[in-house]
Amino acid sequence: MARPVRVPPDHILTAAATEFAACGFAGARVDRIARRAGVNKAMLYYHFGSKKSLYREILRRTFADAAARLRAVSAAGETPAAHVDRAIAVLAEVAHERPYFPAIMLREIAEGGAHLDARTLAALAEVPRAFAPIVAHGTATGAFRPLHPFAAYFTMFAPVVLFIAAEPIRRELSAGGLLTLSALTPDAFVRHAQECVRRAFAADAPPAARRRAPGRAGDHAKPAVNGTTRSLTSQGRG
Amino acid sequence: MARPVRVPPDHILTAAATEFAACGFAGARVDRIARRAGVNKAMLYYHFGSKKSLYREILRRTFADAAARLRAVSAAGETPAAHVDRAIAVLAEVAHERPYFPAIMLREIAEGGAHLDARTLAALAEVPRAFAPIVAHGTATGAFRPLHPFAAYFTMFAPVVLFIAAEPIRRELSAGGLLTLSALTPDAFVRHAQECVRRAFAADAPPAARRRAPGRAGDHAKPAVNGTTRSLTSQGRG
DNA sequence: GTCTATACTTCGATAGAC
DNA sequence: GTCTATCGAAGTATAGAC
Repeated sequence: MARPVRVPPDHILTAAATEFAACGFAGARVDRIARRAGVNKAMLYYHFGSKKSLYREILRRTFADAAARLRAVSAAGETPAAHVDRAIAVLAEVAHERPYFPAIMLREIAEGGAHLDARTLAALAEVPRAFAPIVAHGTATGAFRPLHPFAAYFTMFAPVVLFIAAEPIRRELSAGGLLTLSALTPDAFVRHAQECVRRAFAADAPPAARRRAPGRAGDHAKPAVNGTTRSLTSQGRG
Repeated sequence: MARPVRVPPDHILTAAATEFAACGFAGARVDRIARRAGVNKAMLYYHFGSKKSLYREILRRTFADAAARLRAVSAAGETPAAHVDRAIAVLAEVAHERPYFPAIMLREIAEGGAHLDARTLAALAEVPRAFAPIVAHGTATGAFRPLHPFAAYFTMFAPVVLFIAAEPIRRELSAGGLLTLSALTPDAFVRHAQECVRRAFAADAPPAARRRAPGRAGDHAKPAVNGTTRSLTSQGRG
């Protein structure tokens, strides 16, 4: 616990994260980070050694935090659909608490992991891995249709993260009169995304149709009439 | 047509786009762009004036192309669901023909449009604007549930673009044994995304239930039994 | 541990010959 | 229009006093 090793001040990390998110790794300026954090530039090198290792430290912490929260979601023992709802909400929460998260994630994806070492890559991989159990549980119980876990991850992850990251440019666009976003708040979008993903993942037939299992506290009020089960989901195929 | 103004060689633009996509605006090196294009650095400044205006030129062309293709989709006169399918496919096509497109789009979103002038911002805005008619048509005819056009845009746009942009980092992750992507090709993902969005946008009740319109060549074989229409979509709301 | 001053490097941009 | 050579700015990193 009380390890005598120096603990680098967190406000340096958040200052750096903000700069990296706004400008990217190459565009970020060490001077600006130092000034934003209220410390001297030499201090920064004293603590972190280099711009690159500072960057990696931030990514590792950010990814680890997001993964931990997603793991907590899948351990909550609710319905798969509720887990997915929570997972989307959690990503939005993380983005709210750490506004640099979406931009950094997007940039690192675009970058192809160019600045990442093995440890940081491993931390990144934990995020989709944390989501996989939710999908596995959903398909195993028949609540979800068959889904590739990683494909499902991208489907729920991409819209929220991209939408939140796009807030600055949305502002710019509506300020210039180029786009009118009538009351589409981040919160409203999260609800939209949850609704979409819930519908996108839902199995064609209610679980009761797959096994003869008794209605285990699910909320499909009626034992679906045979022949109508595909009528909602198969439309528009042609 | 035959305007006497100099037409900058396209291969310079693609070389630059590749560099910008891989490294971002700040990370891109003019020397590398010149070498990749097989021209001299001074040539590059002769044609484009500065790194920044070269960048903007690329973005404008890329956005304009994507928007034009989306407009062509909505003009095709098929069902709204088919239009959405095509829109997703079109984004994947653009990404295939211009591999730099997804990364640049992501970066510019993360950047908040920092390097963009009014003209380039306008070109960017055309992309969601081109998608809006598809949604409007879908909700107007009752094929789609009520959707905010911009929210809908992000829902279909984000997964494909982000997935394709993430290909390099996926490679890195599976090479390091950190993630196993069993046969999830870009093509398979596009089909997954199409299926998801189709389900996500579909109206709760078939169009026939809203008006007493005759079954217009839709493929909902039976006139849904009352009381079961919401059983698939409302599950997991607790 | 903290700061100032500075060494070293890289890169965008241009001058000027052909 | 095209090239070589180079300038000057900006930025990462460090030396060394306190």
